[in-house]
Amino acid sequence: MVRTRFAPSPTGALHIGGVRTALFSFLLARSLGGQFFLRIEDTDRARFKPGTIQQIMDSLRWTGIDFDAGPDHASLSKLGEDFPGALPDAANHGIPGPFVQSERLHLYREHAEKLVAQGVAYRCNETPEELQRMRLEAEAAKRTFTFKKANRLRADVQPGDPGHHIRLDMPIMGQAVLDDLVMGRVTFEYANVDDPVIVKGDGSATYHLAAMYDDWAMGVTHIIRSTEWLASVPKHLYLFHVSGWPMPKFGHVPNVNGEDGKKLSKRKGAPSMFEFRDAGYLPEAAMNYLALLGWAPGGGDEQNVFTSAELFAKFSMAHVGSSPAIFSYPKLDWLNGTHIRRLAPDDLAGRLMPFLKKAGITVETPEQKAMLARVIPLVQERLKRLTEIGPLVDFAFVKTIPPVPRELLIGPKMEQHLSLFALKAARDVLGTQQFDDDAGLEKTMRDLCDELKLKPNQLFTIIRNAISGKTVTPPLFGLMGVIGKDVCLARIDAAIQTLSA
RNA sequence: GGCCCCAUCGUCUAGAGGCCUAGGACGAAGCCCUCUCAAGGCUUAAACACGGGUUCGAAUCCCGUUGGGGUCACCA
Repeated sequence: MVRTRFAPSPTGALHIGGVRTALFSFLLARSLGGQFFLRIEDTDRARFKPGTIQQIMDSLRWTGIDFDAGPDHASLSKLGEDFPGALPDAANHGIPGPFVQSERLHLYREHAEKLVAQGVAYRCNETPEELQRMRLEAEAAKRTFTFKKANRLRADVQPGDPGHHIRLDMPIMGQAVLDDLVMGRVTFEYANVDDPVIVKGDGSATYHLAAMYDDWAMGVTHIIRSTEWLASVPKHLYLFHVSGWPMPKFGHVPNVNGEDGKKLSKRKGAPSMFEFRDAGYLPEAAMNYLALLGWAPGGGDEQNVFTSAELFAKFSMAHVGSSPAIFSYPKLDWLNGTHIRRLAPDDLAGRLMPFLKKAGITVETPEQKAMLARVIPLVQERLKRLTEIGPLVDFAFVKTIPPVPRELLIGPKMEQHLSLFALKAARDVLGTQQFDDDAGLEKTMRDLCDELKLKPNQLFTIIRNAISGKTVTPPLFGLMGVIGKDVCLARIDAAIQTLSA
């Protein structure tokens, strides 16, 4: 059974690069019918930022990445980080937890001692200052500094010595070879790999030990992570080797860079997933876009628009590219539009609610809800982002609109008096019309055009502007039906007033 | 700087020696449709970083150059 994971450290909100790494890991599991889980890497207590575990879980789930296991209420309570939407206790689907590393410190410690006993790890007590001095000396001598066992300043460190740390005793020659799922074959010389610290002076484990231990203990079959880890591969490979653990597969996915070609970072304003949500993007579009950032179906398949189910069916690590990608909005916007168009109208209505509210449009009464339902089909194909809904429909939800300026009421290539004449004629005809038939409305207005020797564009522009106060709206006659006869005529009357003045 | 990785249109990519006068998508430009805006349809411009090899033949393999990225913590 395939088992993958995403293992962020709770030091800040997840940004798009992290979410994409999680997505690939998730899609790999889903595509192979395996399991995917979330693990929190909080071995460094100093960098812990309260609230970020919830942020991580929420943004993953918003994107459509759900996990078979992860921190549950019990784990989160211990950290004082519990929240209502967390995983139910013990909902781990057979994956051994707990999924928060601070609860597992004793396991790492135990394993490190075993490695020391085995003679493949050793104790040492160089101080940070001493280490720093050694580096500086090496640099001055134009040597690269590589800490090996032979470099210890004191070789007689005892188990009980306070504050000592433990390093893994890496080979001094030979090479480590990894056949990476994404990068292909990667080779490292052991000679220039440091002996990594696996247990710190305070007794806690470093990433190298904790993450690998957990990946083994939790039965991870494919370690999918970002390329920033590629350089530590020899350490990890060797740790697996000396521990006697079965070797998992590794896949290092490239970074996502910003428009400037540099790695995305929070400092440079890399957006969190919540910002995408708030900017009116659909999770469907976000997942689709992220998947395309570095992955393509390949094999002559040129599909661009994917549902999550299609992604589950088609995703494969074999088609994840090895070069970094640049994040850019235009294609995301396009995908968002296409996914909006694929939504069922009442689904779209639901998703629009927070954005309508933000735009100051209240949709609470049955009448208002009915209005929204009628307006949706008119706007669905012209929405790129949910945030655009406000100006498109606000005038339909209010009784009166601000006075429309005179310039807007003069038709293209027309004079004021002609426009006024046309408006009055339209008002007369509309006064006798039923407003419940869009096609009928349009027909009579087109007839009026013929009669007045005006182009539809000329007459319709005047009416549109008079009724909406805007030059860009959804289709006119559908809108008039939605707004209703009384309100339409009142607005036309007001426009006639303006033009007559 | 050492080590490692990467390199196809502006962007995301297809391409695993002949199917490539390099395909698709976004974006751009133009046309059509059209009551505005969209959506849709059609068309155009746009790339194998450079230099050497290997081969009958290279975007695809090798070497070098250049450019970019990652990493060099008792952080992850």
